[in-house]
Amino acid sequence: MKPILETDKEFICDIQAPCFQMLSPEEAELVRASKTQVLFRKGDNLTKQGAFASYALFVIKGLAKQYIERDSSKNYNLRIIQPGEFVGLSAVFTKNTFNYSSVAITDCQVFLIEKVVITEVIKQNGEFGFNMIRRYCSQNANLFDTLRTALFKQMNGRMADTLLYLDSLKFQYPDIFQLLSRKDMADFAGISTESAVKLLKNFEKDNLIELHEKDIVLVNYTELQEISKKG
Amino acid sequence: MKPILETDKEFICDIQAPCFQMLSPEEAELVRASKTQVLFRKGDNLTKQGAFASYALFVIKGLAKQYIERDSSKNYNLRIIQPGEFVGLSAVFTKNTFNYSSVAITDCQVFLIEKVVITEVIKQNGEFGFNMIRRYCSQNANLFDTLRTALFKQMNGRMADTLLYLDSLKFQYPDIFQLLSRKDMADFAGISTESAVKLLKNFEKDNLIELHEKDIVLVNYTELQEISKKG
DNA sequence: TTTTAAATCAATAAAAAAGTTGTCGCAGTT
DNA sequence: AACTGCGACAACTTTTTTATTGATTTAAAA
Repeated sequence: MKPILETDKEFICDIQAPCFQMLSPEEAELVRASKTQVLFRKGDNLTKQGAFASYALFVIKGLAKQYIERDSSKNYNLRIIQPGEFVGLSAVFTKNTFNYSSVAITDCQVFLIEKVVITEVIKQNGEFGFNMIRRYCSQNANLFDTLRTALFKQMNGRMADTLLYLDSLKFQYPDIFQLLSRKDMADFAGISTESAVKLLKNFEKDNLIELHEKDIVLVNYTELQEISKKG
Repeated sequence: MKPILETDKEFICDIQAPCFQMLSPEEAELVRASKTQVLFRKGDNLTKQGAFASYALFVIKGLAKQYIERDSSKNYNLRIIQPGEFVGLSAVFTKNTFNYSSVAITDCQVFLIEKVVITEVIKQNGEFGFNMIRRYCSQNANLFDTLRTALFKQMNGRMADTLLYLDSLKFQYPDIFQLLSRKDMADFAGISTESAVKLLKNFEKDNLIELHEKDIVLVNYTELQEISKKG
């Protein structure tokens, strides 16, 4: 049986992403030799919270959402993972297991790179390492914002944050809202689905947003930012 | 934040499964120390075809289906994974990646055991190793049957095989059929969903089976076995 | 070539999941 | 004690997914 997933037309793809451009030919070869490509279908887990992690993932194409799992069926959505981003870096550098789950919200073309290889390349190439750390830090910075929201704000503020965050992706991914259910929105805001539904209706009533089927258009940014700030 | 998934009441569970009973206290400790428990929710992937595998999985509780992926949205179901079974052994012994996907069809309580640990224990404990190989072989033997079906039989025979296989699990897991969709059945038989639907109706008409909602009751085993043999 | 096996397509029906809304109750605040 | 914020539940509607059926096309086998 011939290898299957790797043979899709669009799938043959080298490591062209900007973050790999700074590698020397030998380093690039190291990565290329050890990497694996996987097509995650919409709904597939890229990472599973608690599972052993011997590799990091680099998303070539497609969108995923990253979340932490609580008791059964309760999640907290952290962020949308975009093409060009790494998933599971912390698993490479520190812990041996993924500390969050992530799931493809569209089909995703993904590289898997074993952590020994990443470690090797970082040690050889300081610039690449610096870049890696920068990425990791910026993910962390966002985590702090998320934490702040989760700890201190209440429904309106949380939902405003969620809307502003997702809207910031809309330029690049116009259908971002269509890809998310009300439960997803609720899980981003950390509130119940029902509350999310009601809040969105309220926001619409107050002319802060417009709801078009699943799509959401932000109308009054200033006010939403205000709500976000007030909490 | 405290560890979450690991704290469910039912989830605290030691390695009581028969296949670990033959380990010496030290060996058991080795496994216990390195293992991780993960709760896979219904629909989560336990393994993803093509992904790096640094561990094997041991299912404590719950059912999963194992399948190979073809082009997008076409799968071929191989088997139902039951509690007490290992998943991904071949990844441990030979390949560095999973050569099939698997997905939980009910919530699944699973151990992950790193392959270095399994290797270590096998080297120390011949009986355990023998048992492991036995399991691996029996999985393989089934694979040959599956292959034979896939290569040589046509619709009726394939569906008969599928029915006989699934029915053989029914004593232990009475709701096995309810857990599977017609597409799943089709993917087991390696035929289109529509063909599966029609075939099942035909079988019902011929008094080989009874369809009760999603449940299927085999009526005429002899004839089904005959159909399976004829192909 | 004719027959047969089975996938694909299209249309529809049925079932399941997602979304919506109102009501209630609880736990903190004021 | 009254108020606020928000989750939980129940009833209901809408949307999406799954199942079913017949007609058509393709491909292989006889």
